[in-house]
Amino acid sequence: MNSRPAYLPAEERREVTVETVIDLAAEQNPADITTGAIAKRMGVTQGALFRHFPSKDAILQAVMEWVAERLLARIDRAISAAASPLDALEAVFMTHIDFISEHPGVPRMLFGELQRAEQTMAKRMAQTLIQHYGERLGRLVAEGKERGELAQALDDKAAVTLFIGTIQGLVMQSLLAGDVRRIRASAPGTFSLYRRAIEAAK
Amino acid sequence: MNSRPAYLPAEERREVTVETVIDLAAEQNPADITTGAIAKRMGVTQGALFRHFPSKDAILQAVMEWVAERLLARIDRAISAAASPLDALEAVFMTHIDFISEHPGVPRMLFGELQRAEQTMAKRMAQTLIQHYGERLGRLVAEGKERGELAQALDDKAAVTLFIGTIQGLVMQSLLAGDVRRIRASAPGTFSLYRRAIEAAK
DNA sequence: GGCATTAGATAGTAATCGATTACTATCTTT
DNA sequence: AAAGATAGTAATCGATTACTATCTAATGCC
Repeated sequence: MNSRPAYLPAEERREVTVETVIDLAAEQNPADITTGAIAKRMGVTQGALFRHFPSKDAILQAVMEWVAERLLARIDRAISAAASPLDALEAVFMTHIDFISEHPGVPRMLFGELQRAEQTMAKRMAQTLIQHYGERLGRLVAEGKERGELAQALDDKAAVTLFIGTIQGLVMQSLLAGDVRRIRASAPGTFSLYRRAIEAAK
Repeated sequence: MNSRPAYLPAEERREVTVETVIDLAAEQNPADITTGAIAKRMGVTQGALFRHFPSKDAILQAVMEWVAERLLARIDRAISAAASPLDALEAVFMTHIDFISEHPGVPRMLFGELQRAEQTMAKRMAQTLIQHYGERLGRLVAEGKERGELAQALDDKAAVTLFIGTIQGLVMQSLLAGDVRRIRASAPGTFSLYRRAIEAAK
């Protein structure tokens, strides 16, 4: 009769914690995810979390690290598998949408961190992630113009901003509908609009 | 020698409260704007707020009402002054950007309310605002297609989603740069990209 | 099989939040 | 000028928060 959960090695417990936070962020406002709520979902007491993390911000920091690693890795894979810059942009777009579909809490946490007033470590990591993401997009746009795939007059920065905004729009739509899975269905149509905006005239 | 502020009539005090919240939202995370912070900025004690509002949510509700009234009114004015649907879309876009420039806290509060888990009145009003906004955009897109200004194959919903996303992208960019005023400068370039996406082939 | 290590439980703390209360200052009306 | 109505203060409440000190028991190692 032991209701206590089996012990987990520290590294594994950290991993589970991060995934739990991302799960919770899909259901409630990331801003008011408490350490108590995280622990409860894990079947563990609240104080136990502080055996593995020195502070709440350290948890959020680990979440951002988790997101940055996985998202950028998948995006880089998509880019290198693509035949052309424009093809790569579409692959990145769909990869990102897939990632959001699997982890609906991620964009909410990212935006939530960016909203913060104080310069926490987690916020800094969120900024860095988006910066790296933007750099990759910028390179693809530049290459696309060199190859004549994209319009020569295209404003690189505007193209990157619009790319991110296009995804943001889909996220907001899913936030309004309360249905996250559906963005996968509307993603291709939305991207083809974006493509039309940046493509070279035929 | 009276350091106490002069009394304000109730209606005026409510108005000042709303504007104070919007001001604060431009500087800090809307999620952790406390009633104490609002009162402090107003030069009034925290308890005084509850003479005019029954709860904190009632304050946020008043803020959403304020936003909805002003934003939609300005947008309707922009639409009726436009010569064509495509012209109207551009006018709405720039009007919205102007509004955000004047009140940088607004998009943050809107997104913050949408993030909420509970169905507060303030959240419901935010949803209604965006819904009405989307309907106006949808009508413009439909008219634009009828008049041959926009591409016939255009997906109406995708066009609306991309419109909102385009603005969201600019907002996120300003959130990263920490410079809200600059979005006014980059707005025209970004909109011309959007226009390229929806315009009929020439 | 005994023992050090450590994950987790238990039971707190101090700070902060929204909200309420009793009281007071100001304004308005007649 | 008195009196009622309204606006605001100051203090405080209960709830919740992140975080911590101390105790218990499971785990791995020899």
